[in-house]
Amino acid sequence: MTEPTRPAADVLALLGVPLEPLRESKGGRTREAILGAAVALACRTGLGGLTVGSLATEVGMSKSGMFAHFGSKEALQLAVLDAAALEFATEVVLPALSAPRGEPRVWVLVEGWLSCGLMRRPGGCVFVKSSTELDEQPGPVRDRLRNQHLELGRSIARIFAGGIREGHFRADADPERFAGDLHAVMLGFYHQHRLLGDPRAEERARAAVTALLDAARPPGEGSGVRAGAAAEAGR
Amino acid sequence: MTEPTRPAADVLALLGVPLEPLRESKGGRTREAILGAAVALACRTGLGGLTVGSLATEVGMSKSGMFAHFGSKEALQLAVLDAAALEFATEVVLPALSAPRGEPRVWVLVEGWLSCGLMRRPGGCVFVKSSTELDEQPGPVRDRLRNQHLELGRSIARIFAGGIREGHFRADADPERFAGDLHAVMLGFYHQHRLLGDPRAEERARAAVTALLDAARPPGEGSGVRAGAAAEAGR
DNA sequence: GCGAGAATAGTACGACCGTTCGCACTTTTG
DNA sequence: CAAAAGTGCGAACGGTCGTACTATTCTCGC
Repeated sequence: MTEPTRPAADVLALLGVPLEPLRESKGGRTREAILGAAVALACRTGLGGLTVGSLATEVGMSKSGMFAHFGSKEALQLAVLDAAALEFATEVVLPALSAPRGEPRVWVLVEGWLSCGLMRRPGGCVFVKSSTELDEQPGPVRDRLRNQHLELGRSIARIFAGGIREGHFRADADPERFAGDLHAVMLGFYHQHRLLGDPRAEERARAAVTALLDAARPPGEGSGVRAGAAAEAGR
Repeated sequence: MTEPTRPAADVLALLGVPLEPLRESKGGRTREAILGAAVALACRTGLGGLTVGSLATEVGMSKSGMFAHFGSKEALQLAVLDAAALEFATEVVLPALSAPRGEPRVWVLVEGWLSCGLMRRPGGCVFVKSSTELDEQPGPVRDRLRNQHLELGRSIARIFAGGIREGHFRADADPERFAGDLHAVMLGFYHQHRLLGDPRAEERARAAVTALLDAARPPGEGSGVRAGAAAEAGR
Protein backbone atom coordinates (compact mmCIF):
# COMPACT_ATOMS: atom_id res chain seq x y z
CA MET A 1 0.00 0.00 0.00
CA THR A 2 1.64 3.20 -1.19
CA GLU A 3 1.26 6.44 0.62
CA PRO A 4 -2.07 7.72 -0.70
CA THR A 5 -1.91 11.15 -2.21
CA ARG A 6 -4.25 13.47 -0.49
CA PRO A 7 -7.35 14.32 -2.50
CA ALA A 8 -8.36 17.85 -3.28
CA ALA A 9 -9.24 19.73 -0.13
CA ASP A 10 -12.59 21.00 -1.34
CA VAL A 11 -13.82 17.52 -2.17
CA LEU A 12 -12.88 16.23 1.27
CA ALA A 13 -14.49 19.19 2.95
CA LEU A 14 -17.60 18.29 1.04
CA LEU A 15 -17.50 14.90 2.73
CA GLY A 16 -17.13 16.37 6.18
CA VAL A 17 -13.58 15.16 6.64
CA PRO A 18 -11.57 17.67 8.66
CA LEU A 19 -8.04 18.08 7.45
CA GLU A 20 -5.49 18.93 10.08
CA PRO A 21 -2.35 20.77 9.01
CA LEU A 22 -0.52 17.52 8.07
CA ARG A 23 2.83 18.59 9.46
CA GLU A 24 5.76 16.83 7.84
CA SER A 25 8.04 17.00 10.88
CA LYS A 26 9.30 13.98 12.81
CA GLY A 27 6.42 14.02 15.25
CA GLY A 28 3.91 14.47 12.48
CA ARG A 29 5.06 11.30 10.82
CA THR A 30 5.00 9.17 13.96
CA ARG A 31 1.63 10.63 14.83
CA GLU A 32 0.42 9.38 11.48
CA ALA A 33 1.92 5.96 12.16
CA ILE A 34 0.29 5.78 15.58
CA LEU A 35 -3.03 6.73 14.07
CA GLY A 36 -2.76 3.99 11.49
CA ALA A 37 -2.19 1.37 14.16
CA ALA A 38 -4.93 2.92 16.28
CA VAL A 39 -7.47 2.63 13.47
CA ALA A 40 -6.52 -0.99 12.89
CA LEU A 41 -6.76 -1.70 16.61
CA ALA A 42 -10.09 0.07 16.96
CA CYS A 43 -11.42 -2.06 14.11
CA ARG A 44 -10.83 -5.09 16.28
CA THR A 45 -11.81 -3.81 19.71
CA GLY A 46 -14.05 -0.84 19.06
CA LEU A 47 -13.40 2.73 20.11
CA GLY A 48 -14.11 2.03 23.77
CA GLY A 49 -11.97 -1.08 23.86
CA LEU A 50 -9.07 0.78 22.32
CA THR A 51 -6.70 1.18 25.28
CA VAL A 52 -3.65 3.36 25.48
CA GLY A 53 -1.50 0.53 26.75
CA SER A 54 -2.33 -1.90 23.96
CA LEU A 55 -1.83 0.80 21.37
CA ALA A 56 1.56 1.64 22.86
CA THR A 57 2.80 -1.94 22.69
CA GLU A 58 1.38 -2.26 19.17
CA VAL A 59 3.49 0.61 17.86
CA GLY A 60 6.45 -0.19 20.14
CA MET A 61 6.32 2.93 22.24
CA SER A 62 5.57 3.77 25.83
CA LYS A 63 2.17 4.77 27.11
CA SER A 64 3.42 8.20 28.02
CA GLY A 65 4.63 8.61 24.48
CA MET A 66 1.02 8.41 23.34
CA PHE A 67 0.05 11.27 25.57
CA ALA A 68 2.75 13.42 24.00
CA HIS A 69 0.82 13.26 20.73
CA PHE A 70 -2.79 13.02 21.90
CA GLY A 71 -3.53 14.76 25.15
CA SER A 72 -6.21 12.35 26.30
CA LYS A 73 -7.94 9.17 25.33
CA GLU A 74 -10.93 11.13 24.10
CA ALA A 75 -8.74 13.18 21.77
CA LEU A 76 -7.23 9.93 20.51
CA GLN A 77 -10.70 8.54 19.81
CA LEU A 78 -11.65 11.65 17.89
CA ALA A 79 -8.45 11.46 15.86
CA VAL A 80 -9.12 7.80 15.10
CA LEU A 81 -12.61 8.63 13.87
CA ASP A 82 -11.27 11.34 11.60
CA ALA A 83 -8.53 9.11 10.23
CA ALA A 84 -11.01 6.33 9.52
CA ALA A 85 -13.37 8.78 7.83
CA LEU A 86 -10.53 10.04 5.65
CA GLU A 87 -9.75 6.47 4.66
CA PHE A 88 -13.37 5.62 3.88
CA ALA A 89 -13.84 8.81 1.90
CA THR A 90 -10.75 8.30 -0.26
CA GLU A 91 -11.25 4.58 -0.82
CA VAL A 92 -15.02 4.33 -1.21
CA VAL A 93 -16.78 7.64 -1.74
CA LEU A 94 -14.27 9.47 -3.93
CA PRO A 95 -13.94 6.69 -6.53
CA ALA A 96 -17.70 6.75 -6.87
CA LEU A 97 -17.68 10.49 -7.42
CA SER A 98 -15.38 10.08 -10.40
CA ALA A 99 -17.65 7.47 -12.03
CA PRO A 100 -20.38 8.43 -14.51
CA ARG A 101 -23.35 10.07 -12.85
CA GLY A 102 -26.48 8.07 -12.12
CA GLU A 103 -26.80 4.34 -11.62
CA PRO A 104 -23.18 3.47 -12.48
CA ARG A 105 -22.01 5.83 -9.76
CA VAL A 106 -24.31 4.12 -7.26
CA TRP A 107 -22.85 0.75 -8.17
CA VAL A 108 -19.26 1.91 -7.84
CA LEU A 109 -20.14 3.16 -4.38
CA VAL A 110 -21.78 -0.14 -3.46
CA GLU A 111 -18.92 -2.24 -4.81
CA GLY A 112 -16.33 -0.15 -3.02
CA TRP A 113 -18.31 -0.37 0.19
CA LEU A 114 -18.71 -4.13 -0.12
CA SER A 115 -15.05 -4.80 -0.79
CA CYS A 116 -14.19 -2.47 2.10
CA GLY A 117 -16.25 -4.70 4.36
CA LEU A 118 -15.02 -7.93 2.82
CA MET A 119 -11.29 -8.01 2.31
CA ARG A 120 -10.45 -5.45 4.89
CA ARG A 121 -8.10 -5.79 7.80
CA PRO A 122 -9.22 -8.23 10.49
CA GLY A 123 -11.80 -7.05 12.96
CA GLY A 124 -14.30 -5.24 10.81
CA CYS A 125 -15.34 -1.62 10.65
CA VAL A 126 -14.71 1.04 13.29
CA PHE A 127 -17.90 2.84 12.43
CA VAL A 128 -20.20 -0.13 12.81
CA LYS A 129 -18.58 -1.12 16.08
CA SER A 130 -18.55 2.34 17.62
CA SER A 131 -22.08 3.09 16.42
CA THR A 132 -23.55 0.49 18.73
CA GLU A 133 -21.07 1.30 21.47
CA LEU A 134 -21.81 4.99 21.62
CA ASP A 135 -25.40 5.20 20.49
CA GLU A 136 -26.70 6.28 23.86
CA GLN A 137 -23.66 7.49 25.67
CA PRO A 138 -23.42 11.22 25.02
CA GLY A 139 -20.24 13.16 24.55
CA PRO A 140 -18.01 14.67 21.89
CA VAL A 141 -17.04 11.31 20.41
CA ARG A 142 -20.64 10.30 19.91
CA ASP A 143 -21.44 13.67 18.36
CA ARG A 144 -18.58 13.37 15.91
CA LEU A 145 -19.61 9.87 14.90
CA ARG A 146 -23.18 11.02 14.47
CA ASN A 147 -22.14 13.91 12.26
CA GLN A 148 -20.00 11.64 10.14
CA HIS A 149 -22.92 9.27 9.63
CA LEU A 150 -25.23 12.14 8.75
CA GLU A 151 -22.68 13.44 6.27
CA LEU A 152 -22.35 10.01 4.70
CA GLY A 153 -26.11 9.81 4.39
CA ARG A 154 -26.16 13.19 2.65
CA SER A 155 -23.45 12.02 0.23
CA ILE A 156 -25.41 8.90 -0.66
CA ALA A 157 -28.56 10.95 -1.13
CA ARG A 158 -26.70 13.34 -3.44
CA ILE A 159 -25.37 10.45 -5.51
CA PHE A 160 -28.86 9.00 -5.81
CA ALA A 161 -30.36 12.39 -6.64
CA GLY A 162 -27.91 12.61 -9.52
CA GLY A 163 -29.46 9.41 -10.81
CA ILE A 164 -32.87 11.08 -10.71
CA ARG A 165 -31.58 14.00 -12.77
CA GLU A 166 -30.08 11.54 -15.25
CA GLY A 167 -33.47 9.89 -15.64
CA HIS A 168 -32.28 6.58 -14.21
CA PHE A 169 -34.63 6.81 -11.24
CA ARG A 170 -38.17 8.06 -10.81
CA ALA A 171 -38.58 11.78 -10.18
CA ASP A 172 -40.66 11.12 -7.08
CA ALA A 173 -38.11 8.78 -5.53
CA ASP A 174 -36.83 9.90 -2.13
CA PRO A 175 -33.00 10.20 -2.01
CA GLU A 176 -32.92 10.32 1.78
CA ARG A 177 -34.95 7.17 2.04
CA PHE A 178 -32.67 5.46 -0.43
CA ALA A 179 -29.68 6.49 1.66
CA GLY A 180 -31.24 4.93 4.74
CA ASP A 181 -32.22 1.78 2.86
CA LEU A 182 -28.77 1.34 1.37
CA HIS A 183 -27.17 1.81 4.76
CA ALA A 184 -29.50 -0.83 6.16
CA VAL A 185 -28.50 -3.25 3.42
CA MET A 186 -24.84 -2.69 4.21
CA LEU A 187 -25.45 -3.20 7.94
CA GLY A 188 -27.24 -6.44 7.20
CA PHE A 189 -24.41 -7.53 4.93
CA TYR A 190 -21.86 -6.74 7.62
CA HIS A 191 -23.83 -8.70 10.19
CA GLN A 192 -24.33 -11.74 7.99
CA HIS A 193 -20.73 -11.71 6.84
CA ARG A 194 -18.98 -11.06 10.15
CA LEU A 195 -21.03 -12.72 12.87
CA LEU A 196 -22.84 -15.42 10.93
CA GLY A 197 -20.07 -16.06 8.43
CA ASP A 198 -22.58 -16.55 5.64
CA PRO A 199 -20.77 -16.86 2.30
CA ARG A 200 -23.90 -15.75 0.45
CA ALA A 201 -23.91 -12.40 2.26
CA GLU A 202 -22.16 -10.53 -0.55
CA GLU A 203 -24.40 -11.89 -3.28
CA ARG A 204 -27.49 -11.19 -1.18
CA ALA A 205 -26.42 -7.60 -0.57
CA ARG A 206 -26.10 -7.04 -4.33
CA ALA A 207 -29.54 -8.55 -4.84
CA ALA A 208 -30.98 -6.27 -2.19
CA VAL A 209 -29.44 -3.19 -3.83
CA THR A 210 -30.76 -4.34 -7.18
CA ALA A 211 -34.23 -4.61 -5.67
CA LEU A 212 -33.86 -1.14 -4.21
CA LEU A 213 -32.88 0.30 -7.57
CA ASP A 214 -35.54 -1.62 -9.47
CA ALA A 215 -38.17 -0.19 -7.17
CA ALA A 216 -36.84 3.31 -7.87
CA ARG A 217 -36.70 2.92 -11.63
CA PRO A 218 -39.20 4.75 -13.87
CA PRO A 219 -42.13 2.48 -14.84
CA GLY A 220 -41.69 0.40 -17.96
CA GLU A 221 -37.92 0.09 -17.75
CA GLY A 222 -36.17 -3.22 -17.25
CA SER A 223 -33.30 -3.86 -14.90
CA GLY A 224 -30.73 -1.16 -15.63
CA VAL A 225 -27.08 -1.36 -16.47
CA ARG A 226 -25.27 -3.40 -13.87
CA ALA A 227 -22.23 -1.30 -14.73
CA GLY A 228 -19.69 -4.01 -14.20
CA ALA A 229 -17.14 -2.29 -16.40
CA ALA A 230 -17.75 1.02 -14.72
CA ALA A 231 -17.24 -0.57 -11.32
CA GLU A 232 -13.90 -2.01 -12.37
CA ALA A 233 -12.75 1.21 -14.00
CA GLY A 234 -13.65 3.19 -10.93
CA ARG A 235 -10.83 1.95 -8.72
CA MET B 1 -44.78 -5.33 34.53
CA THR B 2 -46.28 -8.49 35.99
CA GLU B 3 -44.34 -11.66 36.35
CA PRO B 4 -44.66 -13.22 32.90
CA THR B 5 -46.01 -16.74 32.91
CA ARG B 6 -43.64 -19.09 31.24
CA PRO B 7 -44.73 -20.22 27.77
CA ALA B 8 -45.04 -23.85 26.85
CA ALA B 9 -41.69 -25.57 26.95
CA ASP B 10 -41.91 -27.09 23.50
CA VAL B 11 -42.54 -23.73 21.86
CA LEU B 12 -39.52 -22.21 23.57
CA ALA B 13 -37.36 -25.14 22.65
CA LEU B 14 -38.41 -24.51 19.09
CA LEU B 15 -36.95 -21.03 19.40
CA GLY B 16 -33.67 -22.29 20.77
CA VAL B 17 -34.22 -20.86 24.22
CA PRO B 18 -32.71 -23.12 26.86
CA LEU B 19 -34.78 -23.41 30.01
CA GLU B 20 -32.87 -23.96 33.18
CA PRO B 21 -34.63 -25.71 36.10
CA LEU B 22 -36.13 -22.44 37.42
CA ARG B 23 -35.66 -23.23 41.11
CA GLU B 24 -38.05 -21.39 43.38
CA SER B 25 -35.74 -21.21 46.39
CA LYS B 26 -34.33 -18.00 47.80
CA GLY B 27 -31.19 -18.16 45.73
CA GLY B 28 -33.15 -18.96 42.61
CA ARG B 29 -35.23 -15.83 43.04
CA THR B 30 -32.29 -13.52 43.64
CA ARG B 31 -30.51 -15.12 40.73
CA GLU B 32 -33.47 -14.16 38.61
CA ALA B 33 -33.38 -10.62 40.00
CA ILE B 34 -29.68 -10.31 39.31
CA LEU B 35 -30.20 -11.53 35.76
CA GLY B 36 -32.90 -8.94 35.20
CA ALA B 37 -30.59 -6.14 36.27
CA ALA B 38 -27.76 -7.68 34.28
CA VAL B 39 -29.79 -7.68 31.08
CA ALA B 40 -30.79 -4.06 31.62
CA LEU B 41 -27.18 -3.14 32.31
CA ALA B 42 -25.88 -5.04 29.30
CA CYS B 43 -28.37 -3.15 27.15
CA ARG B 44 -26.58 0.03 28.10
CA THR B 45 -22.96 -1.07 28.14
CA GLY B 46 -22.88 -4.18 25.98
CA LEU B 47 -21.85 -7.64 27.08
CA GLY B 48 -18.18 -6.75 27.31
CA GLY B 49 -18.80 -3.53 29.21
CA LEU B 50 -20.96 -5.35 31.71
CA THR B 51 -18.73 -5.45 34.81
CA VAL B 52 -19.25 -7.47 37.94
CA GLY B 53 -18.75 -4.46 40.17
CA SER B 54 -21.31 -2.25 38.51
CA LEU B 55 -23.81 -5.09 38.47
CA ALA B 56 -23.22 -5.68 42.19
CA THR B 57 -23.90 -2.05 43.11
CA GLU B 58 -26.92 -2.05 40.80
CA VAL B 59 -28.60 -4.90 42.69
CA GLY B 60 -27.22 -3.81 46.07
CA MET B 61 -24.97 -6.76 46.70
CA SER B 62 -21.27 -7.41 46.95
CA LYS B 63 -19.08 -8.50 44.09
CA SER B 64 -18.40 -11.81 45.77
CA GLY B 65 -22.13 -12.38 45.99
CA MET B 66 -22.25 -12.40 42.22
CA PHE B 67 -19.67 -15.13 41.97
CA ALA B 68 -21.73 -17.32 44.27
CA HIS B 69 -24.44 -17.41 41.61
CA PHE B 70 -22.40 -17.28 38.42
CA GLY B 71 -18.99 -18.86 38.64
CA SER B 72 -17.31 -16.49 36.23
CA LYS B 73 -17.95 -13.48 34.09
CA GLU B 74 -18.25 -15.64 31.02
CA ALA B 75 -20.97 -17.72 32.67
CA LEU B 76 -22.74 -14.50 33.59
CA GLN B 77 -22.58 -13.32 29.98
CA LEU B 78 -24.03 -16.60 28.76
CA ALA B 79 -26.83 -16.37 31.31
CA VAL B 80 -27.55 -12.80 30.24
CA LEU B 81 -27.77 -13.87 26.60
CA ASP B 82 -30.19 -16.65 27.49
CA ALA B 83 -32.34 -14.37 29.64
CA ALA B 84 -32.50 -11.77 26.88
CA ALA B 85 -33.40 -14.43 24.33
CA LEU B 86 -36.18 -15.68 26.56
CA GLU B 87 -37.50 -12.14 26.83
CA PHE B 88 -37.35 -11.53 23.10
CA ALA B 89 -38.99 -14.84 22.33
CA THR B 90 -41.90 -14.30 24.72
CA GLU B 91 -42.47 -10.65 23.85
CA VAL B 92 -41.87 -10.60 20.10
CA VAL B 93 -41.77 -14.03 18.48
CA LEU B 94 -44.46 -15.86 20.44
CA PRO B 95 -47.19 -13.24 19.91
CA ALA B 96 -46.52 -13.50 16.20
CA LEU B 97 -46.89 -17.28 16.30
CA SER B 98 -50.39 -16.92 17.72
CA ALA B 99 -51.48 -14.53 14.96
CA PRO B 100 -53.11 -15.76 11.74
CA ARG B 101 -50.65 -17.43 9.43
CA GLY B 102 -49.21 -15.55 6.46
CA GLU B 103 -48.81 -11.81 6.04
CA PRO B 104 -50.65 -10.82 9.27
CA ARG B 105 -48.22 -12.95 11.24
CA VAL B 106 -45.29 -11.21 9.57
CA TRP B 107 -46.70 -7.83 10.52
CA VAL B 108 -47.27 -8.80 14.14
CA LEU B 109 -43.65 -9.87 14.27
CA VAL B 110 -42.49 -6.60 12.73
CA GLU B 111 -44.62 -4.45 15.01
CA GLY B 112 -43.48 -6.32 18.10
CA TRP B 113 -39.89 -6.01 17.01
CA LEU B 114 -40.26 -2.29 16.31
CA SER B 115 -41.90 -1.49 19.62
CA CYS B 116 -39.23 -3.59 21.34
CA GLY B 117 -36.62 -1.32 19.82
CA LEU B 118 -38.60 1.86 20.39
CA MET B 119 -40.07 2.07 23.85
CA ARG B 120 -37.66 -0.27 25.49
CA ARG B 121 -35.49 0.33 28.49
CA PRO B 122 -32.73 2.88 27.95
CA GLY B 123 -29.63 1.73 26.17
CA GLY B 124 -30.93 -0.32 23.32
CA CYS B 125 -30.65 -3.98 22.49
CA VAL B 126 -28.15 -6.44 23.95
CA PHE B 127 -28.06 -8.44 20.77
CA VAL B 128 -27.23 -5.57 18.47
CA LYS B 129 -24.55 -4.31 20.83
CA SER B 130 -22.92 -7.66 21.44
CA SER B 131 -23.12 -8.63 17.78
CA THR B 132 -20.64 -5.95 16.81
CA GLU B 133 -18.59 -6.48 19.95
CA LEU B 134 -18.08 -10.19 19.51
CA ASP B 135 -18.22 -10.64 15.75
CA GLU B 136 -14.57 -11.58 15.45
CA GLN B 137 -13.58 -12.53 18.94
CA PRO B 138 -14.07 -16.26 19.24
CA GLY B 139 -15.28 -18.10 22.30
CA PRO B 140 -18.36 -19.65 23.86
CA VAL B 141 -20.19 -16.34 24.18
CA ARG B 142 -19.80 -15.54 20.52
CA ASP B 143 -20.90 -19.04 19.56
CA ARG B 144 -24.02 -18.76 21.66
CA LEU B 145 -24.89 -15.38 20.19
CA ARG B 146 -24.32 -16.72 16.71
CA ASN B 147 -26.59 -19.69 17.33
CA GLN B 148 -29.30 -17.44 18.70
CA HIS B 149 -29.13 -15.27 15.60
CA LEU B 150 -29.24 -18.29 13.32
CA GLU B 151 -32.25 -19.61 15.23
CA LEU B 152 -34.00 -16.26 14.92
CA GLY B 153 -33.33 -16.27 11.20
CA ARG B 154 -34.83 -19.73 10.90
CA SER B 155 -37.92 -18.59 12.82
CA ILE B 156 -38.40 -15.61 10.50
CA ALA B 157 -37.93 -17.83 7.47
CA ARG B 158 -40.55 -20.27 8.80
CA ILE B 159 -43.02 -17.46 9.37
CA PHE B 160 -42.47 -16.21 5.84
CA ALA B 161 -42.71 -19.70 4.39
CA GLY B 162 -46.12 -19.96 6.02
CA GLY B 163 -47.11 -16.93 3.99
CA ILE B 164 -46.03 -18.73 0.84
CA ARG B 165 -48.24 -21.72 1.72
CA GLU B 166 -51.13 -19.34 2.37
CA GLY B 167 -50.70 -17.88 -1.10
CA HIS B 168 -49.77 -14.44 0.23
CA PHE B 169 -46.31 -14.61 -1.27
CA ARG B 170 -44.90 -16.00 -4.48
CA ALA B 171 -44.02 -19.67 -4.48
CA ASP B 172 -40.51 -18.93 -5.73
CA ALA B 173 -39.79 -16.38 -3.02
CA ASP B 174 -36.78 -17.22 -0.83
CA PRO B 175 -37.64 -17.35 2.91
CA GLU B 176 -34.02 -17.23 3.98
CA ARG B 177 -33.39 -14.17 1.88
CA PHE B 178 -36.45 -12.52 3.36
CA ALA B 179 -35.17 -13.28 6.84
CA GLY B 180 -31.88 -11.60 6.04
CA ASP B 181 -33.56 -8.62 4.42
CA LEU B 182 -35.93 -8.13 7.34
CA HIS B 183 -33.05 -8.30 9.78
CA ALA B 184 -31.21 -5.68 7.73
CA VAL B 185 -34.25 -3.39 7.85
CA MET B 186 -34.40 -3.73 11.62
CA LEU B 187 -30.69 -3.04 11.95
CA GLY B 188 -31.10 0.08 9.84
CA PHE B 189 -34.06 1.14 11.93
CA TYR B 190 -32.07 0.64 15.12
CA HIS B 191 -29.19 2.66 13.75
CA GLN B 192 -31.33 5.53 12.52
CA HIS B 193 -33.37 5.60 15.69
CA ARG B 194 -30.61 5.22 18.28
CA LEU B 195 -27.55 6.96 16.91
CA LEU B 196 -29.07 9.45 14.51
CA GLY B 197 -32.25 10.07 16.50
CA ASP B 198 -34.29 10.27 13.32
CA PRO B 199 -38.00 10.45 14.18
CA ARG B 200 -38.90 9.09 10.75
CA ALA B 201 -37.00 5.86 11.41
CA GLU B 202 -40.06 3.90 12.48
CA GLU B 203 -42.17 4.99 9.54
CA ARG B 204 -39.31 4.26 7.14
CA ALA B 205 -38.84 0.79 8.55
CA ARG B 206 -42.51 0.03 7.92
CA ALA B 207 -42.19 1.34 4.38
CA ALA B 208 -39.15 -0.84 3.80
CA VAL B 209 -40.97 -3.95 5.05
CA THR B 210 -43.91 -3.06 2.84
CA ALA B 211 -41.57 -2.85 -0.13
CA LEU B 212 -40.08 -6.22 0.82
CA LEU B 213 -43.52 -7.82 0.97
CA ASP B 214 -44.73 -6.14 -2.20
CA ALA B 215 -41.76 -7.55 -4.05
CA ALA B 216 -42.61 -11.01 -2.72
CA ARG B 217 -46.30 -10.87 -3.61
CA PRO B 218 -47.72 -12.92 -6.48
CA PRO B 219 -48.00 -10.87 -9.69
CA GLY B 220 -51.21 -8.95 -10.21
CA GLU B 221 -52.03 -8.44 -6.54
CA GLY B 222 -52.13 -5.03 -4.91
CA SER B 223 -50.66 -4.11 -1.56
CA GLY B 224 -51.91 -6.73 0.88
CA VAL B 225 -53.70 -6.42 4.17
CA ARG B 226 -51.76 -4.16 6.46
CA ALA B 227 -53.32 -6.17 9.28
CA GLY B 228 -53.65 -3.33 11.74
CA ALA B 229 -56.35 -5.12 13.71
CA ALA B 230 -54.37 -8.33 13.75
CA ALA B 231 -51.31 -6.49 15.03
CA GLU B 232 -53.31 -5.00 17.89
CA ALA B 233 -55.03 -8.27 18.78
CA GLY B 234 -51.73 -10.10 18.79
CA ARG B 235 -50.36 -8.63 22.00
C1' DG C 1 -35.84 -25.28 67.28
C1' DC C 2 -31.97 -27.03 65.50
C1' DG C 3 -28.43 -28.29 62.60
C1' DA C 4 -26.78 -28.72 57.75
C1' DG C 5 -26.00 -26.33 53.93
C1' DA C 6 -26.95 -22.50 51.04
C1' DA C 7 -26.42 -17.50 50.58
C1' DT C 8 -23.85 -13.46 51.09
C1' DA C 9 -20.19 -10.27 53.03
C1' DG C 10 -15.49 -9.16 53.61
C1' DT C 11 -10.95 -8.89 52.23
C1' DA C 12 -7.06 -9.45 49.47
C1' DC C 13 -4.59 -10.34 45.09
C1' DG C 14 -2.34 -9.15 40.69
C1' DA C 15 -3.24 -6.93 36.40
C1' DC C 16 -4.43 -3.18 33.73
C1' DC C 17 -6.82 1.25 33.22
C1' DG C 18 -6.07 6.62 32.07
C1' DT C 19 -3.18 10.14 33.57
C1' DT C 20 0.70 12.97 35.41
C1' DC C 21 5.33 14.36 36.17
C1' DG C 22 10.22 14.88 35.69
C1' DC C 23 13.98 13.98 32.97
C1' DA C 24 16.83 12.66 28.79
C1' DC C 25 17.35 13.13 24.02
C1' DT C 26 16.66 15.04 19.38
C1' DT C 27 15.12 18.25 16.10
C1' DT C 28 14.18 22.73 14.62
C1' DT C 29 14.96 27.59 14.85
C1' DG C 30 17.13 32.10 15.52
C1' DC D 1 26.24 27.23 17.22
C1' DA D 2 23.45 28.01 21.18
C1' DA D 3 18.83 28.24 22.58
C1' DA D 4 14.28 26.78 22.26
C1' DA D 5 10.99 23.64 21.15
C1' DG D 6 9.64 19.17 20.27
C1' DT D 7 9.74 14.18 21.28
C1' DG D 8 9.81 10.03 24.02
C1' DC D 9 10.87 7.20 28.33
C1' DG D 10 10.28 5.40 33.10
C1' DA D 11 8.12 5.52 37.23
C1' DA D 12 4.31 6.35 39.87
C1' DC D 13 -0.61 7.55 41.14
C1' DG D 14 -5.43 6.31 42.37
C1' DG D 15 -9.01 3.32 40.42
C1' DT D 16 -11.36 -0.62 38.72
C1' DC D 17 -11.16 -4.95 36.69
C1' DG D 18 -12.01 -10.34 37.45
C1' DT D 19 -11.21 -13.74 40.74
C1' DA D 20 -9.93 -16.39 44.97
C1' DC D 21 -10.32 -17.49 49.67
C1' DT D 22 -12.44 -17.18 54.33
C1' DA D 23 -15.95 -15.87 57.42
C1' DT D 24 -20.54 -14.87 58.83
C1' DT D 25 -25.49 -14.87 58.35
C1' DC D 26 -29.59 -16.81 56.90
C1' DT D 27 -33.10 -20.71 55.23
C1' DC D 28 -35.40 -24.51 55.57
C1' DG D 29 -36.28 -29.65 56.17
C1' DC D 30 -36.48 -32.42 60.02
